[in-house]
Amino acid sequence: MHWTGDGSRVVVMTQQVQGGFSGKKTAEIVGISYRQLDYWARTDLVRPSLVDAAGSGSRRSYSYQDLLELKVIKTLLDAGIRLETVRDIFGYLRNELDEDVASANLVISGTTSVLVRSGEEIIDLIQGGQGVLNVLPLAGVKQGLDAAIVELFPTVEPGADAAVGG
Amino acid sequence: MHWTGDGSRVVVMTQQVQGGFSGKKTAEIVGISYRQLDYWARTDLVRPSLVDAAGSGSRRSYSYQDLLELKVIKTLLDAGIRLETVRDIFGYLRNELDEDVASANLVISGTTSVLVRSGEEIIDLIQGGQGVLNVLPLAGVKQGLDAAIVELFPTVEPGADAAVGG
DNA sequence: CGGCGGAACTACGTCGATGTGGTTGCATGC
DNA sequence: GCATGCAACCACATCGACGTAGTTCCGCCG
Repeated sequence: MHWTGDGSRVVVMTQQVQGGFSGKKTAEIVGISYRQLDYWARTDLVRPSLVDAAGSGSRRSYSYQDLLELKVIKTLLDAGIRLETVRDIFGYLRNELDEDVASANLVISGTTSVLVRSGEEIIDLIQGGQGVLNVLPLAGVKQGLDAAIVELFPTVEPGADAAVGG
Repeated sequence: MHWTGDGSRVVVMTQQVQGGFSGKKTAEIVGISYRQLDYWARTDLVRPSLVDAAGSGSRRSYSYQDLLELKVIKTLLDAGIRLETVRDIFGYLRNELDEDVASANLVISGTTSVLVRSGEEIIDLIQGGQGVLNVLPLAGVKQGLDAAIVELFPTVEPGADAAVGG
């Protein structure tokens, strides 16, 4: 737990090292407005998986996985994809995002999405599908996220292994 | 030109064979609402290249190229891409769409877009770019468009060579 | 030449995705 | 334990992309 010995320093650490990012920091790191983050939480797109809001005055707490998901969403929005489509995609995808996302590509065709590794698979999909394929290399997303974390809040390690036992 | 001998039949042909599609038919073929077509014309996304509107009561006339462009746009919208992004893309792309579009892929990265043929080129783009790539095989778009034309209005040949001399 | 049909035009409403501004309410500093 | 700050909450306002309804006008037909 947290000892009362050190006081303030310990509190700061427990907030960040636990993997908990406040709403404001989350928005800052991901590169979206707080209003967007708030709206997305209320409309069930991305809820903070550590601590959800419980009325006025409470504080949301986002995990590193949440940040990754949010950054993917922001990247899709920057690519000009509608939020409604993003909602459909993540409804289907949320389960599989926990995997080792390091070197996979997120491929979206219409409302269905897949995780693909080899480039040749992607070519097959392009030949076969008659709609639009959206391809997003997740490695770049993770890199950008980690870079933003260490730049804005150097005190917290970006990886999931930052959750440390005392 | 058109002989008065046959009457109504001839008039119908002169409207369609010239390559001119009315607003209503265009919307029907492309699969969008007339209101969308109208809105897009007013806001300068796709204007009818044969005859533009000239006040109330006039008639727009769209070319086959226009239909192709509209169908590409509709496909992008169906893929969940925002109209604003489509606007940016076509601002840059309009010149190059006249080419033989049969077996090319439209690749969009952010706000810039390219026409690509080989699949390997696409893989290179995926490896290099750190954003989202939107890939659209134009052959399928043209196929779907032609199919819709012959299904809805069998009297007119879909290709650009349908413009026939007497 | 006067009615008629269809398509362009206009006005207004709507809906999603926020921005702005103000209010409430924990949680801590003092 | 009270003031204070920050963050969640709420009530609007906005803006793009249309939908709906009604009006205007051109072209044809009798």
